[in-house]
Amino acid sequence: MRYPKAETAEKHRRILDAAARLFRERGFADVSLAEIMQATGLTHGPFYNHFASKQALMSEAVAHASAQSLGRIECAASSEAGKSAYLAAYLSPAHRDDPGDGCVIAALASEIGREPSVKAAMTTHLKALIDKMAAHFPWGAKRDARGDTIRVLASTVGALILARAVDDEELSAEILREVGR
Amino acid sequence: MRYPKAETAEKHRRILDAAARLFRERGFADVSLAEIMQATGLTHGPFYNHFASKQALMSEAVAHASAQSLGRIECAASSEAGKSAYLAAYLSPAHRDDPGDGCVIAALASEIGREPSVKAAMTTHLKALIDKMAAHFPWGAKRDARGDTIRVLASTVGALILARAVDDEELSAEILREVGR
DNA sequence: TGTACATCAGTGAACGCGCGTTCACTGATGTAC
DNA sequence: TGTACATCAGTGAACGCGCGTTCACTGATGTAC
Repeated sequence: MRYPKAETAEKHRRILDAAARLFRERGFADVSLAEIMQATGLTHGPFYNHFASKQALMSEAVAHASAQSLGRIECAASSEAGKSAYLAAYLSPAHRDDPGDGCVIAALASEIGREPSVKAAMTTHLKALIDKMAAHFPWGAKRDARGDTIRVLASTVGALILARAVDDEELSAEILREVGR
Repeated sequence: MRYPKAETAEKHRRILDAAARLFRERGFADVSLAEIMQATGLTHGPFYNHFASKQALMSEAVAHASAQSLGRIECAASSEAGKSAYLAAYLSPAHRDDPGDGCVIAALASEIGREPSVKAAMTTHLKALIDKMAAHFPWGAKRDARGDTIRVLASTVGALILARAVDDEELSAEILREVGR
């Protein structure tokens, strides 16, 4: 049957929300379209009224998660204290234990090998993230804000991935602590 | 038919070799058992004469790749120059473009979420890697070899993952270069 | 304003397909005598 | 040393199963008159 336009747009957004969360929690391959649609309260059929394919949803979900992450930087105070708080939150056990609402790079970076559209979305996100972090936070004498940003990004993304890959709580906490130092 | 024991052990090793390479290249989910068996020159049936399940192969393949990586550190010179050469090789475009023969953490860390045996194998590997790197290479005044090792590991693993996630060669090379500095 | 009809998102069963896994069978090897 | 037989890794067809995707159908909404 036919539905009001506002309701359709709302459902579109709900699919993206669910996909961005589930993909980050469990990876692209382990999440089925049926599961995503179920999370929005629909059956799996009408998925194709909203997206061309699972691959298309994957890249749109990355862009969706990207927008959330960039917004969070925007909200952080543009000061040394703001930067510290942002990094402390990034390296917190809370972030480690809630990938569904966290960094899309740490959650999905190693799984985007051969899907060109997903890789493109991730590249766009990383570029925007570097630019925004370099411009928004204070970086020493500003002599190499971009280089410093890239080094901090690599460290923190790596630390989060290592902390999540480990089944030893003590080691996991040690990694977050040492890299945050 | 029955085969000589040496041949059976050789085939077991070949399955592990192929699995360790293919899993690192394309991830656990995207590589089928049939493909792995084909890479060893066998049909897919006899897989279960060698391994209990795909999951069992996954954790054994991680351990297999781990042994290769640890051996490589063993071979590196135990000096500042040896450490530099090891890190330069880790952050090289050659390593980035050949995940099948490279770091198992960078290749598979974000995909081992809910498989306990695989997570355990990865944890064992990471612990051994930290211990070996901290002990084998010189670390400044030796005041915090373990902490320095963890920071370097997080940086380099993160850099490799970011460099692989990006479809822009210039940005990818910049990440490897800046983190290697 | 009221009526008739076209629209189109949602329904839910069905489709191929490839996957992990199983199994009856084969036949050279290793062992018993 | 020679023969008879048990072993067991490999063969390849088959199995369920869940997946992404399709489609004929439904029926409230929006539009035309």
